[in-house]
Amino acid sequence: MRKLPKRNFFEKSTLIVAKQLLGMELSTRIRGKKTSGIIVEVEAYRHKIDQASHTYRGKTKRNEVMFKHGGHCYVYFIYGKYFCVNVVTEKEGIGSAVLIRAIEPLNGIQTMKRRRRMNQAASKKLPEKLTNGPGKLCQALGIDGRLSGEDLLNSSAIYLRPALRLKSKQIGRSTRIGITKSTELKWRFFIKNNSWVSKN
DNA sequence: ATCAAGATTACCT
DNA sequence: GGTAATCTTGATA
Repeated sequence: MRKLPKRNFFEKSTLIVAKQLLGMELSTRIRGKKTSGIIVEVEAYRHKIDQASHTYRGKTKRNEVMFKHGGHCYVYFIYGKYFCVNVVTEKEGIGSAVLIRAIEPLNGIQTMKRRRRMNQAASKKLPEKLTNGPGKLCQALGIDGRLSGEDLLNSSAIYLRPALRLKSKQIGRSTRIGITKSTELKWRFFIKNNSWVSKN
């Protein structure tokens, strides 16, 4: 049973979508292996005023997926080693997205551990290391550049469904992590007191 | 053509 | 808490 959100869920304001993605289950099915987790930390990246957004200087070959309409999946490669996954927001042509920064593992945990090359000892000592960062969760879920451009509303490889119902009191807000421009914008949202969040 | 920076992570002290 | 690793991209010439 999958009850996917509708297109209009993603075509709303990016900050609204960012908050509403918290508590949803993100799933992948890669080479027959199903894995999933609850989204516990996100960041919004928006067109025009946001100098940290990949779309700040307009459309390029790399960021063209961010200009599709809301609900698409934008995956990029960073620091020569890692992938990061985003959910595109707003109407077609706008160029905004929400970065998924951390998930709490739900299904396919053994598969995730294998992909992350975590042994039993490591996963017992620090289980959060499995998915408490944008590059880590992509590795655990088997996400790479081939998934960029997928439509989350119509893909058998990557999709979302509502899972947790959160109250606004449970949501924390801060500046974004790892950027050097537009650092004053408080566009990072996370579930308070959740140990899988990358950083407090 | 060249080059610096990057929405990160793992490993070290 | 500091930093090397690693390579693609986009800006500039």
